[in-house]
Formats: sequence, C-alpha cells, structure tokens
Amino acid sequence: MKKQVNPKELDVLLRAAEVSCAENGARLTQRRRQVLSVLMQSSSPLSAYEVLDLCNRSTTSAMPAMSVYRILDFLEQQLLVHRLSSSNKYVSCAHIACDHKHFQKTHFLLCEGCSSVEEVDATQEASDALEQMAKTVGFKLTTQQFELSGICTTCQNSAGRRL
Amino acid sequence: MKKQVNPKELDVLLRAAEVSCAENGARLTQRRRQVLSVLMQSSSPLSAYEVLDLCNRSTTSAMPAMSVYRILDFLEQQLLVHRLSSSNKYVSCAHIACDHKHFQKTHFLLCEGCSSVEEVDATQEASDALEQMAKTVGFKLTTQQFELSGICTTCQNSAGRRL
DNA sequence: CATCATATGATATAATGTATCATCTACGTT
DNA sequence: AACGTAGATGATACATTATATCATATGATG
Repeated sequence: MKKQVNPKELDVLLRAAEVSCAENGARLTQRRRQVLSVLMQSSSPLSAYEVLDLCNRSTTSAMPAMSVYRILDFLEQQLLVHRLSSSNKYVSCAHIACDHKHFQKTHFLLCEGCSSVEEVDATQEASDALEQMAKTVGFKLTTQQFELSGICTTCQNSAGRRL
Repeated sequence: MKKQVNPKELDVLLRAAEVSCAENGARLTQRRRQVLSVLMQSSSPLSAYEVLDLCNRSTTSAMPAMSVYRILDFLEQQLLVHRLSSSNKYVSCAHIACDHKHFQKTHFLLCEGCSSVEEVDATQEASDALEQMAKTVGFKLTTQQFELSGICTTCQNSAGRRL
C-alpha cells in the first residue's frame, strides 16, 4: 500500500503540477514545489508540522511554519493536495498527472493499519443513498468529500502477523 | 433548528445520563454533569474551550481546561456525547433519554447555515453502497460515524433572507 | 475510620495555528 | 536596463488548543 514514488515519477508529477498551476495563472515556486514534493513522497497524510519537519530535513534554508500553512492553503486551492478534515492532515492529489477532474464527490479511504490513503470517486449509488438519507430529515447535502476508515488489502492479509 | 431544551427536559436528560453511567459502574459527578448540561443546551457542536467558557460563565468555581478534556473523554466513552472529528467539536448524544442503541452506523448532518446537528442512523442502502464502493479497492470499512455537511430545512427556507 | 481507587485541582509545557509587517522576487511597463 | 507593482516569502509575536505530571480531594468499601 505504500506509494513509493521514484525520482522520475516524482519529476513527472511535479511538472504536471507546474503546468496545472500555470493554467490557473499561478506559479509553482521552489517552496511550493518543496512542500508538494514532500507530500507526494509520503505514503500517509501529513500534518502541517510533519510537512515542516520533512522540509527542514532536506534543505539548508529553514522553512518557517507560517509558510507551510500558506503553501498548503495554496496547494489545496490548486487542487494539488487535499485536506483531510477528520485528521487535519494533507495528502497530495492522486490525479495530478492524469486528466482526471474532480467533478464527482471524492472519498478518501484511510487505512487504520498502515495509514495509507486511497482516493476514489464516489459511486452514484453511494451519492444517491447518502443524499436520500439526508433528505429524510430535510437536509440538502453539500459535502463533496468523505473520509472513511477501514483496513486496506495489504493490512487485511498481514493481519495476524503485524497488527 | 435550534434545540431549545427547557429546564424540565434537561433534568430528564441528566437523570437518564446518570442512570446510564450507573449501569456502567461509572459516576456522573457534578463536574461531568455540568459539562454534559452545557452540551445538552447548545444548539451546535462545541469545542473543548467553548465548553470551558460556558462552564465558567455559570459557576463561581473555575473549571480547569484539563478537566474539560478529561470529562469530554469520559462522556464520550459513556456514549453520552459524540466527538465530531471533522471540526473537533462535541455534541450531546441525541438518544440519551430514549432506549436507542448505537448498533448502527451514525451520521451527523451538519448545517452550514446555523451549525445545528442532526444525528441519524445510517440507512441500509447508504451503508451497503459505501461498503461496496470501498470493496472495489479492497478496503474493509470500519467507520462507524460519518459527518456530512449540508443545509437544514430551516436554513433552506430562510436562504434568501438570512444567508 | 482506614484504605484504596477514582476524580479533580493546579501548574507547566507542548503542539498547532494565526496576525502582522518587513523584505524579497518575478514580471510587465516604460 | 531601471522602475513599479503584485505576489510570495521571512521573521516575529502571539493566540489557541491539547497534554503531561503531580498534588489533593472525594467517595465507596471493608
């Protein structure tokens, strides 16, 4: 389940991110690239301060905490990273280098075993069922993002041994 | 949407909570009762420090922040309050005075207009659809609680005027 | 009442997040 | 190339939220 991004893949992702920013009239600066890169290489969501620490481990010039918050906001606006409200952590978007658009609702499946994240589109059935359920008490849903906990395949298989 | 609890209702709820604690061999002390009471009277979820402030508004003896955290943990264990992970706030359980059991998955519908919360059981359809969706990527769901944002009936109706 | 477990008080400190202003840098304009 | 501007970053202070730890109090039980 660990996403291991090799240098070449990372480069492709970062280039795609750069293009994506440019299309929005924004720039992927060095600092922003650094933060995004850290998230892309992480197998699990990271808190702002975890990102900060990782940044400061790989550079000489110290990154201020303030910058991390600003940059995470920026990257989130650019849809390059997603914020998980249940844990207040961040993950890089799974669709940076493909032409995937975030039209549909997005689900994040969080593995309780290894902390990995799987980003999937909502199925029509799930959307409908939730909407219907909300409707019974008069709610009109606006949520675009769901965060569900569970156990991923790998961890299910290694259950007896490692959990 | 505001839940207005009158003194008599509050008393009934607190008594029920007391009984519920007793059944678990736990005690609903003065402090715990105070915290629970604050949450019961709130129309919206409260953060630990909001609870603290409200407690200290209604008493002479100041409540330490530490106690609030401890007591919230306790009340959550007793299923008298629920913690909303998306906002890191707390709400009193909607089923304290009835015989409702938390067998099923619980959804919290959070109104973006008035911040009210509606606690509802998951429908079978919603559960199934989500489970099915997770299954497509090999996840086995464990989530028992979902937090969905939306607009409640009242706020939908007063949309033009007040939002 | 003596004892023990539980609950609370008190204090310090850690962790997380925001406000503000100064400085720097990229970029278009002249 | 010099200038001006907007956006981005640096730096500092501070606010908010959460935890660790030890002392004290309270309540149940023998």
